[in-house]
Amino acid sequence: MKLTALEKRKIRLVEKLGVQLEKEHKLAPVAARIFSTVIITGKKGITFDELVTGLNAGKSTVSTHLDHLQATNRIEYYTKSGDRKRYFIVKPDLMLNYIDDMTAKWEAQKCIHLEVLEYKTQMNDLEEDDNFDLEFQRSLLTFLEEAIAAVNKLKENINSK
Amino acid sequence: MKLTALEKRKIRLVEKLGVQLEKEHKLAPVAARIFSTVIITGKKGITFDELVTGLNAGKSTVSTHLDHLQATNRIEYYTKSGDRKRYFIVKPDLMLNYIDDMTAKWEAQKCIHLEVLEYKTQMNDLEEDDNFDLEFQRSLLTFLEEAIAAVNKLKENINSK
DNA sequence: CTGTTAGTTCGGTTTATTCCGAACCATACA
DNA sequence: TGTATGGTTCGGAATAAACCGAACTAACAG
Repeated sequence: MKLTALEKRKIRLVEKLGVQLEKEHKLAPVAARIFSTVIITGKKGITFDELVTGLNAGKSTVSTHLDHLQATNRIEYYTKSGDRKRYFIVKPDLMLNYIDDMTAKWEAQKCIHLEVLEYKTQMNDLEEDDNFDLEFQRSLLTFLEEAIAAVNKLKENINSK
Repeated sequence: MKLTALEKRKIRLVEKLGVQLEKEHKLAPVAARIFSTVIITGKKGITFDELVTGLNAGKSTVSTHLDHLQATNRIEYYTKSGDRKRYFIVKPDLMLNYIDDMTAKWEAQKCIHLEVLEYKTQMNDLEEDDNFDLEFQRSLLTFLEEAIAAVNKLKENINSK
């Protein structure tokens, strides 16, 4: 079975992915390591206790972060009958949620920069020469629109599989 | 000229965009308000002093954040001869930098999830049944690849304008 | 009803972030 | 040489984030 080499590799991977998730999803260090471990552990799931001992973290810390990761639709758990432990796994629709969050952010950005564009055009109308450059807002808006469209198309592809 | 109504509107817009930037770019509150003000003020630029008084912030705070915003390629300044003030404006290539940062992040994600995929396949090879689900990594990887391609295409469009 | 397992809640410590004012520096110009 | 302008640097205060242990609860087992 010799697992030690592979286990070391898992630990390194958890750490590497953890750092990534910490920045990407703005998670606390331990929260990111938990999420990372859940992702890498896969469908068999990982228990509360394994996380506490595996990450050298306090039970309260793990408990809080597990709550948060569930509340934010990133992980869930299943149970085995006759076993009180919870086995944490990634949410099956994590990918889709991720994409939706991304496009939602972009939509919000679109909304605000539309307002900025409107403000700037009104300011230009009030004065003699065009003090405001509209190019930045305009190109940002077209970029956002097209990016949303492109990503939604990709989402369809994943969905249909 | 009656500017008061429009100025109030500007303040509201700065605040709204500021909140957005604070979350999106992970900036400190005042840093986000500065960036927001620079964006909304446009090509005529805004000075150190106008930022200090306009945002009711300390000089040191504004100084530090301006440094950071310049170091991270978000803003720059120009000067007028016979005027020692610096006029801060958004970097002309802000949009492109933004897109590049996005794709760089995606590339990094790709890289790590490739490793995870490799780890999982090796683990599956070692054991009798497939304990690891490869679907998540696989669909994430194809999504990332296509997203990078799609966004780079959009970038070309902006570039050629 | 006693012990064990599987967690949760609460209070507090440590650490990091954010911001500020006071003192400082550098340039221009009178 | 002094004084105004346009900032920068530094030390510290206020606040927020991250984590922990100890005490607790809930469910079940014997």
